[in-house]
Amino acid sequence: MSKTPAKPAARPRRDPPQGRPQDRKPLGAASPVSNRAARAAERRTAIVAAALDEFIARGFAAARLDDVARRAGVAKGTIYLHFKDKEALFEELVRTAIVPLIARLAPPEQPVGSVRAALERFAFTFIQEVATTRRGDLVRLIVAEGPRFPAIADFYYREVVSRGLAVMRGLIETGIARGEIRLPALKDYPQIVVAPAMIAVIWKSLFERHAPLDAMAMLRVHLDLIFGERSAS
Amino acid sequence: MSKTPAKPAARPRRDPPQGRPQDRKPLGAASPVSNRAARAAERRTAIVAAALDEFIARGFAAARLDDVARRAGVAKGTIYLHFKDKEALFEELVRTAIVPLIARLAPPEQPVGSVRAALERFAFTFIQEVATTRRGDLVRLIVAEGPRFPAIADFYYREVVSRGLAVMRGLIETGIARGEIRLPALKDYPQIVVAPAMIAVIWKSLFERHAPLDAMAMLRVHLDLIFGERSAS
DNA sequence: TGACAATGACTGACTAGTCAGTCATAATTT
DNA sequence: AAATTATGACTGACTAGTCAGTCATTGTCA
Repeated sequence: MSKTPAKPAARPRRDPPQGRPQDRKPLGAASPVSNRAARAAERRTAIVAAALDEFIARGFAAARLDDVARRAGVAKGTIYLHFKDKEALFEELVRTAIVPLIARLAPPEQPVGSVRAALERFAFTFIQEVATTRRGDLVRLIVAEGPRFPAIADFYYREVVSRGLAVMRGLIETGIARGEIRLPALKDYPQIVVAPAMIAVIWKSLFERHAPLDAMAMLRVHLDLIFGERSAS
Repeated sequence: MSKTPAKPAARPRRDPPQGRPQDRKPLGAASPVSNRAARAAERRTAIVAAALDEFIARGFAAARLDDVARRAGVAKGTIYLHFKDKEALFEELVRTAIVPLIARLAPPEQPVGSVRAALERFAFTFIQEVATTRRGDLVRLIVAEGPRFPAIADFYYREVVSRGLAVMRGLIETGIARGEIRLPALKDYPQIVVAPAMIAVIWKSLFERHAPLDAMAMLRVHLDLIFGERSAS
């Protein structure tokens, strides 16, 4: 429709000419990386990163694999060397992106200082690493597409939600045992402790424009609610 | 692929034969309704209802207008007599579906009994009318598609979020003035009061299968948190 | 070490299918 | 009969997924 008839003739190779990845360089653009497997892994990573952006921006159905490929500086066919189909890419993507989230979400079960301090630290980390970043959009993406991808909802529940809530419940129990937390019933609904943090994530991506939200301040007030009036700054 | 070659020949008309609207009857299937405008309005309503189901089930991009038409017991062209395009249908749909939500969300600013009782009633209504119903899925749909449809996010913020939060803030202030609520800072973040209810909505549609949630019990514990230990049953 | 062969990662034009939106035709109402 | 409203076959734009072909890299042998 535009280029050569059907014969690729002399197709230029490697980075320099090529399709120019104007959107995102294929990661180790500078590193030489002679090893083949390493290059392949690099491309895979680039594809996943590009797909994350596209899926977040457009949602699963509307995301175009052509765009993912362009963004990753890769031909469309390459995507299919690494992933069975669009759906597999999506699921893998969520898995990949969530792993680092898990690490963040698992603070020491037995806090060093007060439980309140531990939760405050947790809240701070959460705001910094999730609510403010693209990871937050990922959470929204899961909420959005979850019902259509049970596998993803399952995975997310198993790996993030149930674990996170278990840790939270542990912290609450410690808080109750130490007399920091008044309401024993709270341990039955750790969701209550996490709820405002989730709201912050959603708020950021939907309403920040209309009414900016000081998430950390909100979470502090919420902690005041749980632990009683102010304690540390 | 199944019917007549390409010539409509003798195309049967009206309800009886037709595509049989097995999914959803066009509303007043029995009522005579001679008036034309009324019939049109009825169809419009049927289209909106069908579209709500489809958009909730598949999301905006993946929803097919053919399916919407079939579900509404209407030909595809008819949709275009009422809506400019798919997007207009979607936006109108959200508007239409949200109006009744607003009514629900506006309890008396000055509660008759205690503020706690008012909030408990509110929570109960919310669980009954939103978290448990398709309206809850609508909320999820808005969260999902909001970023791609600023007009919808705007509308939702204006009509539901800001109003709802204003009412909530009013209640909180009353609670503070009456000494029911200890923490004055709570009035700055009415989101905190609503957060668990939102979580309940999301939980229901994502994780109910894995771990059923007694939303009302959770909201009661949350109220205990706000008002201090138990008060009324 | 240098030449040559084998490999398989990568490419992108192409196919097959989908679906939003159109419009000539038909039904219904006035 | 004219005007209005509804229909659904059709079109054209678009995209997931394929595959024959290319060539940088790796392995092998003299």
